Amino acid sequence: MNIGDVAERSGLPAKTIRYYEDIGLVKPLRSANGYRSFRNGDVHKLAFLGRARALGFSIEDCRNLLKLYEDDHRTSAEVKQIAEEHLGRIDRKIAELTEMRATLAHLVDACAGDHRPDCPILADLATTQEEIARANKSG
Amino acid sequence: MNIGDVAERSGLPAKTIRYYEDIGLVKPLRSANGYRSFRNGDVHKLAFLGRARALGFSIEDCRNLLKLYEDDHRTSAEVKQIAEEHLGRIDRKIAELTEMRATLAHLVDACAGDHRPDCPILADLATTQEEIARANKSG
DNA sequence: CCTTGACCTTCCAGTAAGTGGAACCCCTAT
DNA sequence: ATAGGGGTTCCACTTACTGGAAGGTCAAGG
Repeated sequence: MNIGDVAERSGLPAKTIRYYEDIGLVKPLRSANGYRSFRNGDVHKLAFLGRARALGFSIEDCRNLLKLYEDDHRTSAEVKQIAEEHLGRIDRKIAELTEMRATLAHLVDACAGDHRPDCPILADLATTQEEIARANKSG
Repeated sequence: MNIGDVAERSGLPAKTIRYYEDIGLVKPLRSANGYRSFRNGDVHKLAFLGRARALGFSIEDCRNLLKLYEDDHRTSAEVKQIAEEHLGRIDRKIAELTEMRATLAHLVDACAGDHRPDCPILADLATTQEEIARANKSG
């Protein structure tokens, strides 16, 4: 199968598939004319990668997951560990974003958004840590 | 003031400060010996940048916010628009991560995490869109 | 006077995961 | 013969830094 068909079936852009070959995630054969020739197993692998990437796994995680997937002697504990670590990273990221969101929403709420220059958003950004520390100490 | 002091006061690594000069966010003077010489205004600007970055604003957003900050004829509407767009991006990112998290948590939960090879996580990743479509059609 | 150590300088390379584009080859249909 | 729609390689660019090498500057101590 040529790369265009594989792209359609796997849902990945042809560019991405070439990139995945570059970094050794898939190893398609080559036809006489130099075109990549993908077997069903390659397409399956690429779909696997697409799904793992959609769940936010890093390429390195994907590489390891793929290795486990193809290893009959794997243990589910190994897979679960990768997934749990990733879950932890997601949770930390969500927490970080949620905190940003809260601060930002508060500031946006306080901003009139009119023609005047006064702006609590800029006022907050201009507040240095020193000033915050001073305010905390005195308040 | 030398870069080390500025780094300490602004909370930004010296490397980052040099990078910010590189991309034109700050323009410190130079001493006779070639060292960067920061004025109070530069330190203030860097603290502003650090705070904006901590809220997740992109460098380009920071550039624009800084411009508005220094523009007496700004309107708070301009600032608010940047902040609202950023808030939207944060919300979309949180939604994306939350969805990933739900799927992943479900899979992790279903995985025994023992010595056996059977693993619902891998099974899910190996599920192609075709198979999902087929399952949806038949189910 | 020399050295040591903590500063500072520039420049180059690498990170994650692709994406865009140029220049060029291949195959089929008209 | 040529037009189109594939495919190929290679290089550059993206974000926001970070690490490291090679070397200049300065104050203190022996």
